[in-house]
Amino acid sequence: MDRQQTEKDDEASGQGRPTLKTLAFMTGLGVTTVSRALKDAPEIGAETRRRVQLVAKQIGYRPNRAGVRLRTGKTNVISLVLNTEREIMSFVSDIIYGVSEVIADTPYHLIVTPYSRSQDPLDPIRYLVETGSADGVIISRTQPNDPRARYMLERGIPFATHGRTDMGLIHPYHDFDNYAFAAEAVRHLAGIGRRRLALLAPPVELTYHSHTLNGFTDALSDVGASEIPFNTVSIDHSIEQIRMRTAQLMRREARPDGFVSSAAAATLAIVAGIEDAGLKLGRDVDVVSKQSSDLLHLFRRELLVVNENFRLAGAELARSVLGWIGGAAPGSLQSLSMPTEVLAYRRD
Amino acid sequence: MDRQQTEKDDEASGQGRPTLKTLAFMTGLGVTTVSRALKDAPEIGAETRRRVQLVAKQIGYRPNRAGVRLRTGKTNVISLVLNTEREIMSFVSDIIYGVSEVIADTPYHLIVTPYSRSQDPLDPIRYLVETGSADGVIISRTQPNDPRARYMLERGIPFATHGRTDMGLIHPYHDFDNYAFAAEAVRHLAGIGRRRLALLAPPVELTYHSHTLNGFTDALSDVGASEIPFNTVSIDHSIEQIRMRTAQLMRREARPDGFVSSAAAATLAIVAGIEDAGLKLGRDVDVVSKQSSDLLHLFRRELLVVNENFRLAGAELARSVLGWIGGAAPGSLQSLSMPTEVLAYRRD
DNA sequence: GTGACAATCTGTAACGTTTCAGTATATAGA
DNA sequence: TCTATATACTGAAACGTTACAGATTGTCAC
Repeated sequence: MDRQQTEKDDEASGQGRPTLKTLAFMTGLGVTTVSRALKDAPEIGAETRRRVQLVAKQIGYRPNRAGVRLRTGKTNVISLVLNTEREIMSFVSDIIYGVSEVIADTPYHLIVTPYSRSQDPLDPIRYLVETGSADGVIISRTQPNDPRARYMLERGIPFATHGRTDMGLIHPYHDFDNYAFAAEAVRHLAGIGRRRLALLAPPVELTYHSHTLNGFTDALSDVGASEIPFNTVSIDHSIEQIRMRTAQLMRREARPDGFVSSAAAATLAIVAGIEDAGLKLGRDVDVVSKQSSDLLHLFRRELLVVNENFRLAGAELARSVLGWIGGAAPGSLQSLSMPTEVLAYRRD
Repeated sequence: MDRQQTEKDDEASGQGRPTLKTLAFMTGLGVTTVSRALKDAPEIGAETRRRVQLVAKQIGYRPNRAGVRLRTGKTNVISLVLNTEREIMSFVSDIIYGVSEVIADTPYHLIVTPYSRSQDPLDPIRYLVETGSADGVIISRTQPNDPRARYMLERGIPFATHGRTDMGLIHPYHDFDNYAFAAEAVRHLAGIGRRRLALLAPPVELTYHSHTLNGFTDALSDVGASEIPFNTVSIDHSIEQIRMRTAQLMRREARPDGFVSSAAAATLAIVAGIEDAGLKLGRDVDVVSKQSSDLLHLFRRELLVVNENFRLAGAELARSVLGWIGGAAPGSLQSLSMPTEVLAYRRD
């Protein structure tokens, strides 16, 4: 091309980040054609398509996110909404990695949207929806009647919940089968002769509280064991509180000889409380606990554990949201993860 | 206004998200004026400015991020770059919350950019810089000669490192004083009569390896204690490896009577290894460990701990990056956090 | 040779914002 | 009265992308 370059061409060949204009200039095509060629539109010639895609790869073209977002409204963002105070620590890192793993070879970015104790949990969701900051949202600490899920369902924004709701509304979720966990835990404790069991449950407002509780009580009556009430604390309480309440409980006549604990950190507190009361784990009392990283058996080898894989949860949740964004039916994007067997690390 | 509305006015008063056009229509001003009024530009009348800002607040106007980003290149995004395999678990959640806390009342969003073992750590940085995906970056696992810091310094993109570099280049950082930690740990162990000390250090490639090691050896010669080499493992190794190596070490003649451990999870493994060898914590050997959440004393009450606050680190790092973006001198955005005293939970 | 049609490509406008280069109006200086 | 200057405002253009509505070919039937 020996014609004189216009200003526009000049700009297009400049050394900034390549844009569609750059590609159009290089291939001698129009911007529109280039745009369509890159997304395999049908009305572009096979030869042209290949040429454009080749050049694009060569010069490392990457669509400008702001351009796409402004024009189409598509943000290519997934938001993970987290409670800054109450979220389980290993949950945060594992779920992030799980999500990351899945969105790694997609154009999606992961943004973390935190909210604190003081705030209405709906606040961050409202913010996201009102500002159109994400194509999809992942929430945790799901409640049976969850205003956040309802809100997003009403506005038609794709989301997935970690944990189920119970509102008669259909949406993607991933959940761990806490009913099965609690039931299995009770059965295991009964199997080693424990008869008076206490449950350290999730906080009442979360859906998996009742799942856990139901699994616990159903299995209790199955095996003919009895419950020692322990509902002055939940896994949301501080380590100190749980420890104190456990010690209190263990000093009573009718103390439990078995615990089921829904969280690893809480289990540390339970054990401390047990020992505060002068009792011994594995002899006076056994504890079955969920854990998400394989550390509890180092703590006390007598501990009985069930593993919950948060990384898997993150991956599943991400898949669900992406699926919904991609047009799949929300009802087809629900998954439940089964607990492992109760693992004993005791070596006698 | 009883004149017939034009199409544009119609659109502007529509119920979509309010834009500058909406505000312009409502106030009867031009878009430009509205834009300037909102950012307190000098050539706007005081009365007009107030009126515009009032209306903006009333209807909940929020600037469209894509619009701003496309026009100005400003992303209003901070990226936290994390290694999906090697990052300390509590670090991830705490640092995220620390960062969140600081950017909460700014327009910034936090995106998490992960990379895995297999990748060059420079990959995610290159991606961010090439695609202009963030205004600022936070990296961890900092090395003395860190290619990522060098790369970003060359391109002039604001960042902060968790940990220092040693390249003679100036950039914002936040670091925990690991020299002081290790020295203090050694002194404490010496104070309770321990003489043969082993160090479980961070991986050699990270800057704080040598900080820790120097603090350790300097204090050793101060107090006249000796080092039992324990450098076949680092805190990056698996729990099993550390446990095995510790047990091995403790079965030797010249075994240590004191440990300094740079990470809480690793400490669990050390203790397990000690007990595997049939020895008792607090009697045969003492262990000083860093921890970021207050759980180690529940694990074994004999453990000696020093707390490292990752949430604070996250907040400091965020402040640093924002400061740099805001034009502050990089050299003025460096901070070092002092270790607490060694805390003993033992109650005899 | 004409019309119809498919195949392939293209220019323009728009998304919401900021910047540039103005345009009006009022005030003051001569 | 005229010009200069400051004050307060405005339209047009641009960032990079996609959607819409053409435009230009070539092929084929008749």
